[in-house]
Amino acid sequence: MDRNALAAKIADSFADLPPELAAAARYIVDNPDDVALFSMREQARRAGVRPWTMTRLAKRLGHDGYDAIRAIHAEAIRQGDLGFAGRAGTQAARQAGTGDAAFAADIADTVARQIGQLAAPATLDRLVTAASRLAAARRVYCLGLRSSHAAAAQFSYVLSFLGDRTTLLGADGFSGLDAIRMAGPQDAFFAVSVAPYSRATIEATGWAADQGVPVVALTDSAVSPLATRADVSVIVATESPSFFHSMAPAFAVAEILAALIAGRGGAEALAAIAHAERQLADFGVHHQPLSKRTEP
Amino acid sequence: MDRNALAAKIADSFADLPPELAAAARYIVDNPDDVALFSMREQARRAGVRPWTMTRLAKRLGHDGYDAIRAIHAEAIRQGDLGFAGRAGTQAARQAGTGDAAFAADIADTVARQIGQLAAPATLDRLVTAASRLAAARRVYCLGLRSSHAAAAQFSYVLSFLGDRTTLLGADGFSGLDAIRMAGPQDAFFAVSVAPYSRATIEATGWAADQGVPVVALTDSAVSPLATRADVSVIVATESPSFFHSMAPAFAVAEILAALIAGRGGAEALAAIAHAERQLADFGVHHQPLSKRTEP
DNA sequence: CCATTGATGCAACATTTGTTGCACACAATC
DNA sequence: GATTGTGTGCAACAAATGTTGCATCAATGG
Repeated sequence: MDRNALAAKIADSFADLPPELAAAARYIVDNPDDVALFSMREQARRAGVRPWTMTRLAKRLGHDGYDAIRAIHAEAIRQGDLGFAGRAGTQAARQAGTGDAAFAADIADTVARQIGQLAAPATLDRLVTAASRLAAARRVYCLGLRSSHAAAAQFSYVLSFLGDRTTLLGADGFSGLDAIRMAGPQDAFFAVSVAPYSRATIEATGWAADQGVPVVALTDSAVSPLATRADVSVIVATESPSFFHSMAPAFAVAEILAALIAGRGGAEALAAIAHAERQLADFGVHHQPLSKRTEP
Repeated sequence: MDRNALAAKIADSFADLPPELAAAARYIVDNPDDVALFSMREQARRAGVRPWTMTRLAKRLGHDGYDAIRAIHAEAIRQGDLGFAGRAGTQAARQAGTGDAAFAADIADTVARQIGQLAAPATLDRLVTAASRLAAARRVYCLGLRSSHAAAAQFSYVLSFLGDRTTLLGADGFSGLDAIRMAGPQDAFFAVSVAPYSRATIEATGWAADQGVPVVALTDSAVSPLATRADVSVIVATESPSFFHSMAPAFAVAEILAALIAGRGGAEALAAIAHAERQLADFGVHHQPLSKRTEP
C-alpha cells in the first residue's frame, strides 16, 4: 500500500470515525510530510490528541501499528512521490510477477528514476557548468576505465562529430594514458569513475589538476576521490537491484554533456556534423535499405 | 544552516576526516533523504559504522548532536526541497527557464521515460527470452559499432566477470570482426545497431544467422535490418530532444541483459564474480581510501 | 624509549518512543 | 434498571533512541 491508497482508505472510513480518531486521521491526511518526519507523540500533540489515539487509528486502518503508517510515508518521500511515471513503472513491475521479468522491470524502473532525477535543479546546474568548462577547452581529454569506460568513450565519440577536439585516453593499446601529458590549462580533462575507483583514473586526475588543467568529473558521490580533485563534478546514482551497479545514469550524463556542448557550437557545429555524416556515407559504412532511392 | 550549507561543509572538511567518520559523512552526503527518515542507529548500520560515530561527526561539524543534523534535513524536506529525489526534479525542470538547463532536463526526462517503458510487459518478455538464449550459449560474440559500441562493450565487460565466455568483436585493432568465424549453433551472437545501421554489423549478423548461430539483436525498430535477421530482438527508443539520438536506453538494456544472465548463474556466478574482484584487488587496480583497514 | 594525541570500541546511561492492559464514562438496548 | 458495547483516559511497559565517560589502540614527536 502506498501513501495515496492510505489516504483514500482514510477518506472512505472518515465518516464513521469517532471524534478523537477523526482528528488524528485528518491531521495525517492534511500533513502527510509530517508523518514521517516527526515522532508519533509529536504528531499527536500537533493534532491535539493523545498519543495512543494514533496507535489506535493505525490498527483500525488494518495496520500493525503506527510505525507502518510512518513507513508508508517515508517511502513516499524517498521515492520522490513521482506522480504517474514512477508509479506506472512500479505498478507494471508488480504485475510482472515471475522472477526474471519482475527483476528486469525493477532494474529498468530504478534506472529510469535515477536518470529522471538528473533534472533536479542542483544537478542541472552542475551539468550546465560542466558543459561550459568542456566547451571552452581547446582540447578535451577523456578518461574512464573498466565499467566507466563506456561513458567516457561515448562522450568522446559523440564529440568527434564536432571535429578533432577530443582525445580518449586508454582506448587502445598504443597510447595508454600518456597523452594526458599534452594537456595544459587551456584544455580540459573529463574523468569518469565510480566506486571502486580505478587507481589509474584517480592518479591521472590528480596529476592533471596539479598541472592546472580544468577537471570535470563524472562520479558517484560528492566526496568521491574524483570529486575532491575536480573543479566541477556531476554526481550520478549507481545503485541497482542487480548485483552489478548501474552505469546507465552516468552514460546518460555523458550524452547530455555532449549534447549541451554541441548545442553551444551553433551553426558551425551543425556544419561539422553534416560534414562528418557525409564522409561516413561516402565511405559506405551505412547499410543501404532495400532499394536505394535518390533523395527527392 | 540548511542542507546545502551542511553538505558544503562536509565536502570541505572531508579530506581531514578519519576513515570511520568519513564513511559516516559520505553516507549523509550521498543519502540526504535518509537522514531525516531513518533513526540514527539505522543510518549507522547502513553506513557501516557504529552509532556513536554519527554523534561524533555531528559534534565535529559544530552541532550539538545528531538530532541537529536530522532537523536540518527534515526541514529541507518539509520545505519541498526533496534533495535528489522527487518533486523538485521534473516539475522544477519545466520552470528551469534558461536554455541549457531546460534542454538538459528535457533530455534527461525523455531518456528516463524511454527506459521506464522497458518495464512494459511486451518488452519484458523480449528481455527475458533474449537473456535465456544468451545464457544458454557456449560463447557469446558481441558486436556494436560506432554509437552502438558502448552498449555492446558494456555487455561484454560485465559478463567478463562471469568468466571468459564473451568475445567483443571490433574492439581493438587486431581482430576486426573475423572472430565471428568461430561461432557455431551452440554459441550466440549479440548484435547492437540503430539507424543509420552500420553496414558491417548487418552483414556480420546475416552471416551468423546463415551459419545457424542464434542471433539476439538490440535495435531501434521491429523492422530494422537487424531485427529481421535476428531470432530475438529487443527494441529500444533512440529519439532525443537533442540533435544526436540517445543510446542510453540501449545501454540500459545491455546492463539489464547482463544482470539477468548473471542472475541465472546462481551461486556459481557469484563465486566467479568474487574471484574476479579479488584478482582485481590483488592487481591493485583500485584506489585505496585514506587508511587501509584490514578486513574483520 | 616514553609521552602525547587522536581515532575507535565498549558498556552503560537517561530519555523518548510506540504500545497495551485496565478503568471509567456514556449511550443504546434489553 | 441492568447490560452491553464503544470511545476515551491513564499509568506503566518494554524496546529503541541518542549520548557519554572511559578504555584501548595506533601513530607521532621528543
